[in-house]
Amino acid sequence: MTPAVLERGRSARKRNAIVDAATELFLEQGYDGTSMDQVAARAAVSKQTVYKQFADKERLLGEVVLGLSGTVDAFIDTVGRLLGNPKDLGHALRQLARTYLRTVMQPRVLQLRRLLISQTARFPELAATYYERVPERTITAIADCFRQLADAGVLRTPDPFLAARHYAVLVLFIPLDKTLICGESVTYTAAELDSWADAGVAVFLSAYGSESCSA
Amino acid sequence: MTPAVLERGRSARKRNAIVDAATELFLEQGYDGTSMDQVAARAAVSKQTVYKQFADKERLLGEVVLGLSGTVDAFIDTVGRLLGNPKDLGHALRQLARTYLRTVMQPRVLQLRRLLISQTARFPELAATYYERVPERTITAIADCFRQLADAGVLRTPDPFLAARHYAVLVLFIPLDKTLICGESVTYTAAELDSWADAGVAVFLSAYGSESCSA
Amino acid sequence: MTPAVLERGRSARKRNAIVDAATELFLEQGYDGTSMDQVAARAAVSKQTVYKQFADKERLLGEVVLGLSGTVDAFIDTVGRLLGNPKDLGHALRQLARTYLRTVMQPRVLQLRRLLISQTARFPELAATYYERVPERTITAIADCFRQLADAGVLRTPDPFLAARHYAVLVLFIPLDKTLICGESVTYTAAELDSWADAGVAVFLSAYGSESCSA
Amino acid sequence: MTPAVLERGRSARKRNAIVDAATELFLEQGYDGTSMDQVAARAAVSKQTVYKQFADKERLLGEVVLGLSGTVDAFIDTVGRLLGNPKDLGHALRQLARTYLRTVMQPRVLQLRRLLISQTARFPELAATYYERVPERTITAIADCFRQLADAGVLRTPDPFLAARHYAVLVLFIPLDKTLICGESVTYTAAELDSWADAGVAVFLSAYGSESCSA
DNA sequence: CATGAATGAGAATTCATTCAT
DNA sequence: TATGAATGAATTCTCATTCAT
Repeated sequence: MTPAVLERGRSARKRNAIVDAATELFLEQGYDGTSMDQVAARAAVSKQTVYKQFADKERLLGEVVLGLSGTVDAFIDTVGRLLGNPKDLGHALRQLARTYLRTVMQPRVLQLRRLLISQTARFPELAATYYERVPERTITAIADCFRQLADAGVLRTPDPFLAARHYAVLVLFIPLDKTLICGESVTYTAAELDSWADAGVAVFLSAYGSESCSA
Repeated sequence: MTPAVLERGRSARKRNAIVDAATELFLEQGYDGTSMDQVAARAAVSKQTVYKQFADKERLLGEVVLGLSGTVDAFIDTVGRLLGNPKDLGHALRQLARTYLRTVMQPRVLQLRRLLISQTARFPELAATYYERVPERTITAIADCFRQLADAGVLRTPDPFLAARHYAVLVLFIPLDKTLICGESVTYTAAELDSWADAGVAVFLSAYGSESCSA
Repeated sequence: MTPAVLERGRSARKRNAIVDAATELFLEQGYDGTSMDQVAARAAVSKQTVYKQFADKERLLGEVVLGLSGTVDAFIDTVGRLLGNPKDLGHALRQLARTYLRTVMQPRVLQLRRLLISQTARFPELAATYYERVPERTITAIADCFRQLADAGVLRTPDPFLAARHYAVLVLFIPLDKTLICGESVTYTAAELDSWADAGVAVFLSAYGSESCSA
Repeated sequence: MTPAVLERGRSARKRNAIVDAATELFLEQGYDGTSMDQVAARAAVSKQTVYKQFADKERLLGEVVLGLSGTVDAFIDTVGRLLGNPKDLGHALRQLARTYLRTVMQPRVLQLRRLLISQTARFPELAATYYERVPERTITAIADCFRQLADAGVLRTPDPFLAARHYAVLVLFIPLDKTLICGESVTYTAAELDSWADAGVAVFLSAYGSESCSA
């Protein structure tokens, strides 16, 4: 390997270390609560290195949010897997709902939402970008499946996108809103979360299910 | 009037001025983004006066949030008025939903949510207090009405509290979540908000309405 | 006296102390070479006090330059006194020239010129303001006198302003330019300066003097 | 060619690139306003290379000033050409004056003067060296010509050096001083500059011209 | 030898809080 | 009691210079 490649490898490794450190710190302490000194210390690099890689704190935040946005992909796969031609729609929707809710209730996801919401006034585009890349994209994936299910006659809806949105709010926001505000001290057992998810799906099916499966 | 009474009156007026100033500033600029100097300047009092009335910034925030929690009362009255023995339940629920959503989408309410969420990690009890006093109390008021409606047979639900929660998430969170994250740049017309509210109510009635009124 | 007045007095005194300290430091060490810490220390006030009086370093510089611009007045008086109806024009012009040159060669004046020139790129308006208030105003005062002298027939010039400029460059810039660049290590005795001044006046009179006095 | 020679060639090229880069940056942004990082980046070399060629920033400045001092030679040639045995002395002096003034009013020359003046306190010898090599040497060249012209009887002066200085200040400093302080925003047309130059020469000839050519 | 990283300090500016008048 | 000043530390960011690879 040439030195340049070695260098690039080292640079990239340091860059990753910085992003990782900043991710942890921003999520834990917030943007204002985290100093660049802390980031450098946690990443075990000099402050100079931080500033050489990221022109300022704002751009570091951008990178952190970008990095965290990548984790949706796994869940979107799950959406396709569960809702692609399901034998038992109710079962599939409950399965998805439980996974969806658990995903969203992960501490890191909650902290990320708080981080973004706390900086909405300052960096609106950043938050908007996240919104499109993560929640909106998820809804779109669900809506796509709903459209096919509607075409297949197992779901009744003229507007799959709206249906997907109703599905999401029913499944997620009862616990999500509370924990978002009150903090992780408000804990739910897995069973409780599942119960919220199932209850949401039940309502959803009352409105959008074809008669046979709403039971 | 004695000087002491005069003093008390003047003190109280200053105290109010401080809380008002802090309220505006915290909502607009956030907690970290607001300095005690700014608060004192906007309230047109000296910093010492601020510190005499509020031991520290944290307690000032507490007072601000407390003050803002008072505004629910008006809406809770509306809940009782609209859902107390309604002629047309669907109409009443839509009416309420529209008011509910408009209330929650007011800039000040959105900013307050952001303020609390941004400080959840630091002041969890404060946020929890707010959650109980405002959203939870609203849900409870709705649930109380739902219970009566269920007893009257116009609503089918074994768990009015759960029904109220479903009502709330269906009506509010599609636009609320987006604007919370993306900021006020994402604007909705009154008609759009009404449409979201009505659509949520439709889903709600599919699940919880007695057959006659679900049309 | 009311406390407010006392306060204003104290504030003003501190403000003056800050400007004085900044003046010395800026002149001695330059703008970039002087830190706000140094200013505060030399003025024996806290940094906060400095920043409460002057929003930033730039504005402090502005105040310093403004303050230093006030010293022209004395010299302009001298211009009027010496050139107003002089018995011996050559003598008066030499007298003025000597004073002019000595004034301009004062260390503080030289340092001020250096300070401004070093910041021309960053604060062009500041330098321009100084130029108008000090050198230009001086030339104008001289030109005014020259106009009267021309009217009286003791000076021959269709353009008193141009004559004043020629007078100034002839009298000042041979030593001024050198010392400006080379620094105060290049020192002139009073006699040397007088000699430069007189020589400049001689050239001036060759061009602008009426025959009788050019000797 | 041996590798060593190749190396030397490459080194010299890099050295030049560094000096060129530093020249541009120092002139545009000043000494304090330019970082070694910027120099290295603009020269497209590593910082280490810069430090291998120039022990520190100060010495780099020295090299830059030295390099810029070389440009006088062309003008000094012009002096000799125009003032060596001129048919029409007035014409020759005006010709020279116009070229002289234009040369001195070039942005780079102005910036160089500002650069030196801003660092006079820190590096007095550097500025002094420049002063000798450029303005003083120019004056000397003019004085040399003046001596011959005086010997030839076309110029009347017991002190050609003094005459040369008077010539220089008359021709240059009216616009030079203003632009030096106020910045390049103060612009003169070529015609204006010529007019200042001519006016200066006219005064000069009143004092130093033999009668025949002073018209 | 040349690249990126590190050092170690210092700049401007701001803040919450406390004295002193 | 209330005002401006002071405190003392922290924050973001930059710089000249030196190691290590």
